[in-house]
Amino acid sequence: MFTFAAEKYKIMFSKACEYGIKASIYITGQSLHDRKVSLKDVAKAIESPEAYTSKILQQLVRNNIIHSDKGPTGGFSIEKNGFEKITLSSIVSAIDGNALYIDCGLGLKKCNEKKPCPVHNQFKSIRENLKSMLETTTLKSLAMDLEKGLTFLKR
Amino acid sequence: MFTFAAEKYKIMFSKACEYGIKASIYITGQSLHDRKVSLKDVAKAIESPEAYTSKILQQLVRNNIIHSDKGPTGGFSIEKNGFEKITLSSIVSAIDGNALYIDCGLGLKKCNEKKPCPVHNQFKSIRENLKSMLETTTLKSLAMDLEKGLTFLKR
DNA sequence: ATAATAATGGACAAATATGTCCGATATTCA
DNA sequence: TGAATATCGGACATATTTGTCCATTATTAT
Ligand code: FES
Ligand code: FES
Repeated sequence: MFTFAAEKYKIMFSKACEYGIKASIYITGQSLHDRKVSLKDVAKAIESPEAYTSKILQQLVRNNIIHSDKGPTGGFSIEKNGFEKITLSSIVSAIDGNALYIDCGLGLKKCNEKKPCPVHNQFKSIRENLKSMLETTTLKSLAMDLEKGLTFLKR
Repeated sequence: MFTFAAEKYKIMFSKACEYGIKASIYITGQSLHDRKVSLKDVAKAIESPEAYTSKILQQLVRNNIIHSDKGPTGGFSIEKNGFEKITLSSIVSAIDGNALYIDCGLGLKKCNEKKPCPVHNQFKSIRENLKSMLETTTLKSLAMDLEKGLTFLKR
């Protein structure tokens, strides 16, 4: 029989983006203690495939979200003054792009007030909630909850 | 260079689900006037690939969301008394499954209050909004807006 | 200088989602 | 009964996303 995405379609974020978010939170937590972390550390902390994670971290580096140093003593880190500025939104845009902000929920060319798709109004409010949530949630706050043991990166 | 989903990752719904929603709205509109529609009609109305759309309609038939008749004078339709009962939620579950309702936003095994992922609390509220929107939006209301020319299935 | 270490970048491979083709099945009507 | 019509279902094809491999580059310490 023909099988659908059914029972497994990934909403919201791509897998790459999920890894990106988790990695960023982990790196932030370590950077709070001035510790650089290696790719291996990250992959272990978030239970992600190492090589794939490498690609994602590179992408975050290119977007100036995280910092990297080569060689022994090298690794990934986040500038102390970036913590409070970096939001989930930055990470999502860097990895999944901003389809979330501009695309139509039903796949029409772009979301368009003038010629709205059938679910436009319903979507608009959800999307705005999501957008503002992403824009106001900082890496620092997420990393601190994690350190307090309130949240978990793996399970 | 390695390229990411970036700039095109599809949030919320799979393409199949988008087609399913649009098709259902179109069929509802026609059923309001007691008109059955053929696969060809549907594909034209929502600008979707015909054969793929066929699979999606079959899936909706299997889930008792739409009705189909074979042979000449056949086609797809929706029972009149189903209009107000069928919500976006039924369609989404039929095609994309209910990952939306139970999965973790960061890909942990399942969303879990006891061991929440770092974005659990932020997600929970968004997800509840989305869920209730999907559960309260009926095909009938969407089809009626469409008929009034307030919304569009293609653009 | 050289060896060891860690990120980088390109090419490749596997998995999943999307899309196509075509014969089989059921129904209508002449 | 038989031809025409429309959905159904299986196999196949393509595209995208996810994941892997390995050689290169930069940095550190010996
Ligand atoms: S037009 Fe579809 S979401 Fe705005
Ligand atoms: S545990 Fe991740 S969303 Fe609930």
